[in-house]
Amino acid sequence: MKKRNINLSYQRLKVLEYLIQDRCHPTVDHIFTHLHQEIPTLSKTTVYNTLYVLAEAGLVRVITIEENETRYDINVENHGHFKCESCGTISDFCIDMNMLNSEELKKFKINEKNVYYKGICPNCIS
Amino acid sequence: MKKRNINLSYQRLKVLEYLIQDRCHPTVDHIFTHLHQEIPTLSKTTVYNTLYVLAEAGLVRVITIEENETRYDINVENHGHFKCESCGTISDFCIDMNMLNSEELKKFKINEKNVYYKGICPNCIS
DNA sequence: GTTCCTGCAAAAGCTTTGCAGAAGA
DNA sequence: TCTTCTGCAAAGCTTTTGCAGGAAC
Repeated sequence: MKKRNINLSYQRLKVLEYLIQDRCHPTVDHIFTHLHQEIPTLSKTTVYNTLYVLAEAGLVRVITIEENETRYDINVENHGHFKCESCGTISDFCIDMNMLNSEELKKFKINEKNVYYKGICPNCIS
Repeated sequence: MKKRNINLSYQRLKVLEYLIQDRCHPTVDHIFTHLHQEIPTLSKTTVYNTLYVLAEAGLVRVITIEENETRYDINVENHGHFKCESCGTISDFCIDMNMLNSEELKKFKINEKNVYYKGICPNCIS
């Protein structure tokens, strides 16, 4: 599959599968809790390790919106994140990152752009 | 001074002063380490408490760029942050947040917009 | 046989909580 | 006096590290 540069163990495959299926921007704990049902021997260490390897390889993106709540996203395309302050759900939205260029940053080398909003999602408003 | 809705103790005043003087987006540890020299009895708990109160009152903004590294900013105007991956410095830059409106978010209530870039700053390039 | 991966346990680091004493009104 | 703030100690969480056993090639 995506054996571009990393070995694909059973555990790593399962983590990848979970990220692809449930595009819910899960935390380490989400992933662990879910996969632990299928793989009772799975340890959190392995989940951390896998996510680290995947992030290094550029296959997942690390999202830091709230402190103590690192999340992971299989979608590495440029897009924004909206976090509902009521239900905690994180949704994606398209955004043109190219518009976000500031004169002040001419001399800066930009490697990564992140945009996130907070507020209330339609489900929680109604 | 800014006694709009919170009591202003000596410790709280000092924290505010530090935030205003050194616009360096400090962490709790930065603030504590610096103020501890002047106020040897100061505890981190008080710094946490103060920052919580100030954030609640809207006087400071919480910046979460890296996990395990919450920073605080006295500038609550809309602006972006650039973090240098080499030296760790965080600098501000102006950005027009109004341009950042997506059709998809019509039904969302947006309370807060955050933009941060990562890369290398001019000092570290040269 | 060598290398890499897994998973348990322990450690580390930041933040929160509980509570008694101090400060302020 | 009553309320609020401070600061020490302990607890809570997430993440990292060390290390022995296991899997894969």
